[in-house]
Amino acid sequence: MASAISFKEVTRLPGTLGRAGELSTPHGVVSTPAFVTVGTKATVKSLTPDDLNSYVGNQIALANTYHLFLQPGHEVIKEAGGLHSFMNYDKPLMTDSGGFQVFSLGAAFGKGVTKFAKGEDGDVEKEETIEREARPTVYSKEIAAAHGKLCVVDEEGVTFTSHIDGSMHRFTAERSIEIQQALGADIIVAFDECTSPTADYAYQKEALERTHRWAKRSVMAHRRDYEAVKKQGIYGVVQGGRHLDLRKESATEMARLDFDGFGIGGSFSKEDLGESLRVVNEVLPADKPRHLLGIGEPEDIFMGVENGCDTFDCVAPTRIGRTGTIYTTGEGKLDLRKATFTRDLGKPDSACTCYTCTHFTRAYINHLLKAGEMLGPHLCSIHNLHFIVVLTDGIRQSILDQTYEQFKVQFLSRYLSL
RNA sequence: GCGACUAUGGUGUAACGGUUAACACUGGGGCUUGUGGAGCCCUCAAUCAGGGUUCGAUUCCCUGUAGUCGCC
Repeated sequence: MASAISFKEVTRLPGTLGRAGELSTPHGVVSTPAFVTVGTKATVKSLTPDDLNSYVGNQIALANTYHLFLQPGHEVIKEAGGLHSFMNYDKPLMTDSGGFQVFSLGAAFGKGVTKFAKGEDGDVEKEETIEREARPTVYSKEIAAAHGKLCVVDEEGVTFTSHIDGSMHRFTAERSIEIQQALGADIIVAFDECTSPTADYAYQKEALERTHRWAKRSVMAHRRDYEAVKKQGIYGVVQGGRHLDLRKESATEMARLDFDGFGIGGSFSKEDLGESLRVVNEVLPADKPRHLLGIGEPEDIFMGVENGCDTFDCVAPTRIGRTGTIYTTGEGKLDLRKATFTRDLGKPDSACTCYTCTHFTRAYINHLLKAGEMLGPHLCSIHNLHFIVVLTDGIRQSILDQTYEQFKVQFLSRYLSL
């Protein structure tokens, strides 16, 4: 049966796993490498679809199953004609499975645990505490009640409480797929468990094998619905934490299943991100797309591309933008709230051609941010998304032009002010 | 003009006559990677002025100054 999506490698980055390609979806072709703008709740925060088209230029966006299931509910969106119609966006969309939120909004919520492990061993005692509490399977309902939240993983799925109103819900692989079919994105994602970077090897392995069983059930659940299969492709998610053997095992298993593409999820350390991705992408088939889940600082994108990743999503551009920090070409990340910009009449990023940078000064944005005006976060989000999308487009072009190395050196030396 | 009350960081408030004058906001610095218009960490910053009582005064007394309220 013809799949709803397909991928074609166009040009290989010599001597690496990197490539420029074309990802075909029912709502159009995505030229890769590409940055997927994050629109968790069926909106890229503060931007209209017209803003995205006019000011950002992204080719594809990502929404979230967990959030939309809780609010407004996938039935509402289905009745509205699906996500594209509901949010009036006609470009390719993907939905994340909700597996990550089990980790980020469940066990780890409010504990300051992120998917990125710190490079060095920090506060060991603290980490052990977090690990114990962040291991969903040891979470009893009593403990959960004491913490005011619930997140219990079992073989079939996850029982959790809403971070919005505390109501109890249950996700299984089949349920996640059912919800994602109702949402109707071009690309949906198999239900997975994202483990804490502080979890021990035994737990990571146990969770990984469970995720593999969920992956198989996810793809089977999706393939059963012929109508959905015509409209939606499905990605399997490689996990395995920071363990290369688990990563390789996971990639091998995912490659074996009938997926249209792959997500690479879970925790990494900044130091060995590249190696982890290489190990995974050496195993994943070259004729299918690979999406690096949740990672997308400028320097990370280079690392991901060189090691075979095609698409990236990351909340950073909008999250840091919302609180006033922008990417700049020559000064790295800049917090425009700082007093030093109060009278700075220069462009936010001197080298940028985005709407924000061609219309407003640092002083004005500094004022908006400090005054709590919503235009501030809006303008910074426009710039950051434009910045990262243009960067990714540039990476693609440099692969096509065989000038990747020069492009990378030039960009990073300016961005990191080396 | 008279009387009462008040006077503590930039702002608003704490502190039986007894360690280093506390808290919130603001200001400054930092963190943020399948979302978090949030949150957390660090930090600058004050006893209106001048006398007096006391071992010791933000605290009690006097004068001045300023403000608020009330009264001819």
